[in-house]
Amino acid sequence: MDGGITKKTPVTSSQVAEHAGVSQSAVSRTFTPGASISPKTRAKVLAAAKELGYRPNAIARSLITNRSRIIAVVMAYLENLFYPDVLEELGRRLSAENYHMLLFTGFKDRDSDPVFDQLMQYRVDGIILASTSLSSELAAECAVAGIPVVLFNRTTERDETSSVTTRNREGGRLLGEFLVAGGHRSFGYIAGLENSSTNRDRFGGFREALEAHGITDIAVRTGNYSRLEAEAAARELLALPRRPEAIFVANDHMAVAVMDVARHEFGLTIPDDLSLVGYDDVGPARWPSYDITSVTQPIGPMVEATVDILMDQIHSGEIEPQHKILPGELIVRSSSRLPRTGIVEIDGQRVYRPERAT
Amino acid sequence: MDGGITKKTPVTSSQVAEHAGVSQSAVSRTFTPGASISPKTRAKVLAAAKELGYRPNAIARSLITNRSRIIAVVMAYLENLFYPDVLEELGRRLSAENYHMLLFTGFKDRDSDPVFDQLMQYRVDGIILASTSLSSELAAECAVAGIPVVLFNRTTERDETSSVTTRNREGGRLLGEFLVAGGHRSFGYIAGLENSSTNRDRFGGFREALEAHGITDIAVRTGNYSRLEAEAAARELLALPRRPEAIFVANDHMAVAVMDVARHEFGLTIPDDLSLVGYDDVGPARWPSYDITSVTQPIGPMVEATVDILMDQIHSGEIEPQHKILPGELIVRSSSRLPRTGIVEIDGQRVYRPERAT
DNA sequence: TACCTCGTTGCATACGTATGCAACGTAAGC
DNA sequence: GCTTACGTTGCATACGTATGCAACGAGGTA
Repeated sequence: MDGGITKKTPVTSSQVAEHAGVSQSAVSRTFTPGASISPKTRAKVLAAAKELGYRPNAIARSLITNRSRIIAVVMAYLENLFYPDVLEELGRRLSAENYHMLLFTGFKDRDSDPVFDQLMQYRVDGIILASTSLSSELAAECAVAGIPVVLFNRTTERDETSSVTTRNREGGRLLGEFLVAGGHRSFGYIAGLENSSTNRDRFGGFREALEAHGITDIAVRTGNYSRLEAEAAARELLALPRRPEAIFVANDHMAVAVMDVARHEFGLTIPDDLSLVGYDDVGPARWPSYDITSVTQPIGPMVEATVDILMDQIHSGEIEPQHKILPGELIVRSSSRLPRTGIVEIDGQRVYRPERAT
Repeated sequence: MDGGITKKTPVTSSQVAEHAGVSQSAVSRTFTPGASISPKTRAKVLAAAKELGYRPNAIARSLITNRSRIIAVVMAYLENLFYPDVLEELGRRLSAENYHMLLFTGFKDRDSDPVFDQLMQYRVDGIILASTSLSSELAAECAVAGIPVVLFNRTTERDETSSVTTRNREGGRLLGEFLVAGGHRSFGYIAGLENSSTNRDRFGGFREALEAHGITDIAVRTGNYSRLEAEAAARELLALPRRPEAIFVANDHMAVAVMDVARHEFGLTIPDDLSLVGYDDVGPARWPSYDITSVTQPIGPMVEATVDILMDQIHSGEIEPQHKILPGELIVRSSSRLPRTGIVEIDGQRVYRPERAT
């Protein structure tokens, strides 16, 4: 019995070298792909390494190579299932490239400055900003420091930072057309974070589509992408003297909450009394209890594009901003009255694709 | 225009030292709390650091201090909202202690060995294993290496690794008593991962409680904590010739799926045709569409205990296994027929607390 | 045999920071 | 004024790895 309180210092490359009867360089070369090393010594080193339980020290390696193989992922909140899904996919894709995630979450959105400070201290090779914004000073600082930054599912005013998004404006427009074609005549919108690009674009497209049909009156409340605030917004909207026939909720996470309020607090039947449409096509929207018509944001391709941009910029050293915009699809479900035309079935899902060319 | 392709090398402590007219040591001491440094030089250094945009290099610091201030968090999947919630709370608690999370997710549970290899290379100061298991060899290896490991929401056969759990057996027992007291006479159970301690304990307690009332016949199917598999399990259970009056689903994540299947595929009314109870008290269980009776797992206290154990072991160097077991509470909702006694209201929630002393 | 080539190896150094040690200056005590 | 004590400071070194450079040896050619 050793009491279990022992604390062994890790094996170093020098110890392996001595044990194998070679130089420390040889050990280093053994674990550096592409380095000049003969199969014979390589085998000796590997044997010694295995015997001693040696693992290269990634920290020490980073110090000399200036590459930490760490990507900072910043997600202020994970309440919306969309983001955990993204996180999981990021885990897969980044580990395939032999990169790792330093995750920053659980802070208030405005407190991103200390987070940024921490993240810079670890000399991360790249930064993914998912559910938070970044002041333009900080973005500039990253650019100067040569650290690639990708905004995930958001953009900045000027296009100075790389981003991956979907066609939010088009998605909003499509939802507008869909609801108009479905025969609705009064409309509501429950907004996400006021200053977020997704909210701005989705609403912009939605409003454009309605205006094209002469509709300019939209009852708007704000849910800030939070369940609780969306509930409050729904209560206000549904209590209006002239209740909207259709409501576009800026994302599914809030749409689920809105549907709960409509049904259980106002006793409404969906879609007879009220049509609801959302955005993201996230888990709960697909559950039969909700079954919400929604525009997809394809997580797989979005994450792939994000990682591609990062890898490209890391390897090339060029940090010219790149912008990837992926298409979305309007998935038709039972939460809204349906148009008579334009709905096609693809892969067992009903999709809205109106005829017109635009 | 500089073309935006510049790649500046970060400022070092030596550069700050030169700029401030002091030694590199002085700079280091300025950024090391508790080091011997006069207010005057400290001010000089801080001014120079600010001017140059200096940030201490955490990598280099780790190399010499043997402390990375990084905690590895291993969560194979995030599908169950319980885990994102945990992650967010971990973010808060760890950053308060000035630690950071290296997150490993998105891999198959059995592929944990390469994950472990990666994580060891970064010389993390601690490991939190949340939604994955760890082979006992690996646990032993950590113990030898002196790295604190805490199992979150799971335990191992022998108690050789620290853990934080809730009273799962008691929770299962309570749910059993609750359903029996509610007048149900036939029972089903939809299991989680077969080899997980939570599944074993919850079911063990449940069976004990039923046996105490002479009930030994429980229809069991396995959902492996996955929504899809839970749906399949529900279909089997609900299609039985003698359908159970009450089903205990091993966690809420699956219980939601089961309820969807019961209502939308079998046309059952909850709780008239079927009573459902779950575990975790996770988000969707609280939504009015589901409103599932469930036993809480208090995320805040659980995460707090986890971080406490880690900090204790990191600072003391002792890695004697510690086990923290927190209480849960049975929250009564509308997904099940209710017992006539034992339900009390606390903080606006209905809680089941039967009279008997045990 | 002499020369060149090329793959392999070790030596020495560098990465950016923390820290033991000795030297220094200042203030307190007599 | 001298001694002692103590708070500051800089020097030098160490952490574990990667890599340029020179040296070495084997194999091929003339």
